[in-house]
Amino acid sequence: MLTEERSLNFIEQIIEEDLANGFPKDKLRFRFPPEPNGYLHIGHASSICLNFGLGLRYNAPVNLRFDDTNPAKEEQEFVDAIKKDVEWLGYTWAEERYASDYFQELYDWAVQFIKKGVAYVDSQSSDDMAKQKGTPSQPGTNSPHRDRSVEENLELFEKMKQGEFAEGTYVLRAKIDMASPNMLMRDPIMYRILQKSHHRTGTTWSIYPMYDWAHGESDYIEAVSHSLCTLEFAMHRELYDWFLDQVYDNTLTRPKQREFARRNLSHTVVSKRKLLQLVEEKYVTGWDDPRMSTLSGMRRRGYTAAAIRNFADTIGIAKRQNLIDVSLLEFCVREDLNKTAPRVMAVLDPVKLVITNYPEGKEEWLEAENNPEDELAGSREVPFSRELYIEREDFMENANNKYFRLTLGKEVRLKNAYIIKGESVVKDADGTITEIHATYDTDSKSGSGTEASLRKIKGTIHWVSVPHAIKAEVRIYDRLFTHENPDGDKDVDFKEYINPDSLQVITGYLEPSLKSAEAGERVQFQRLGYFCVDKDTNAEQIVFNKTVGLRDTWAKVESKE
RNA sequence: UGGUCUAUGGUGUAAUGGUAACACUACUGUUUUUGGUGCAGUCGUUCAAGGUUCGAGUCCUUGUGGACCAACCA
Repeated sequence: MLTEERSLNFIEQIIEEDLANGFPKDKLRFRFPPEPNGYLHIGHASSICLNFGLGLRYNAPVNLRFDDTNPAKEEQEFVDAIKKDVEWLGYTWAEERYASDYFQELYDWAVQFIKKGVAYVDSQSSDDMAKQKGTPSQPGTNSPHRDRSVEENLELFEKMKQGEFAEGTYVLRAKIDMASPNMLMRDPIMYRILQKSHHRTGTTWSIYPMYDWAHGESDYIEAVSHSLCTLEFAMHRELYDWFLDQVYDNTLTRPKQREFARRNLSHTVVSKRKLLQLVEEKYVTGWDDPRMSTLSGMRRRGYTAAAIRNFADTIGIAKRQNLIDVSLLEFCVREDLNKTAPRVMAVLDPVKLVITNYPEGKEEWLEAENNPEDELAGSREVPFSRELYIEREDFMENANNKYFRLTLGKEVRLKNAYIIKGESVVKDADGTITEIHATYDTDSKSGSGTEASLRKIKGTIHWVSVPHAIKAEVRIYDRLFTHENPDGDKDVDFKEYINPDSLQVITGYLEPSLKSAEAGERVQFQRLGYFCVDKDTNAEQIVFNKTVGLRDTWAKVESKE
């Protein structure tokens, strides 16, 4: 009653139904099963939040299982990165498992399959096998080796295991039905020969199980009750169940595969293959480039785990095709940062402002509130002097009455400081403004409670004191892709949509309190957006990544007139 | 051409045969020492046509649109 209970998603409904039908609640068990062949991205976040969320909801264990059945693509680096990302998202797994933990058990089962006559060794080329496979509308034909004797199969399989054959020469196949309307049931391959070193088992094995053979059986060994995967595996369910039928012995939970739709994000690629291409072909600086949709990239950009969890929860889980607008993700990030990020002053496109009636050489330290959304955040002092930098955009020589910021002859509030009035401008030979001269009302200091300080002034602008300002490198990011769905448009190469101007590096002038900002710290630069101190920063200079901008309505308001 | 899944506002997700709801976006208005934040409001006869029912977004039929399936990838 106290907490607003959201409605159940369809996976939770399936679980509730199972529980209602007598499935014991303490047998509920889930798993998140990434292949360690790349970094985790925002698409994985959905799956992680789903599985670990179910674990939390039902107080059930969730395993982190690495689907490491293909040594050609998998590396320890990815295992480490995946663990870090899952932890960062705030989840704790019950056990760390690997499909490679089960290689022996899988092998023993496969030998039984041969003995039962439901698996055989094929020695054709992959081309020949592909031809026999038929098409979705035409049945396949049996392999000439389909009826090899059990003894011969056993002998060949043993030699495969011993590494006596070259890659591609032999495979072990399940004997199912070459005429099945489901292509996956047409005698699928269980094992192939791979003379490669595995990141965990080294050169112990020369044969490696295929996904379909390893996955369901791994679920079974771990007593996973609900094995959740994306929709493209829906056709695999029949095979998943067939394999389970062969090994199921009634002592352990029989896992149930169910599928949900993968989440697509607009203006973003969420495909490991494409992300790998971006890294390898140097379109970005690495897997953790702040423009990447990887969790490590988003973390470096300043996105918070809470924001990503909330995003995953908001977009929910369903079975239909989708394309979620990035603005929803950005909203979740702003929503979280608005509550937690201190407001500080920074000027990224400076123009000098001289307060002509302020004594030269004088300085004042003015109190500034850290976060209006959080009283406990306290306040700090910022230095004020005769010469300031303000945002070039915050001054307009000839402004219409929709413009609330500094212009000649009108008053504006300097945030946390005084009310000033624009008096004149100094220009260079090209007509570019180099200096703005203004006068201040000595009685208008923020928080002073004087009559002047309480005057209603429409505009407030931010500033930094020229002699006190510190410099920082600021990296401004734009969308990496210009197309709304670069990941989904199959007719065109996604690289055609890469935005060449997605990174802009500038020098910003910051209030001195930021001198001691720590890596990973997030702040809001007034009016400019949320920024995060880059973790890779060296001691020489602070580097800020722009996390996300603020909602900018003023540009529209002004352009109307 | 065979099979599987799917269809609710610009977007995502609910409504479990009984008043179509929530969030984002966009647009209004309002508050505000930043035009941010906050608050209030506006935007859909649920893909189509039939059927079952007192009653259908929901069940059935037939269409139509979309996604997926023919790697010794996962």
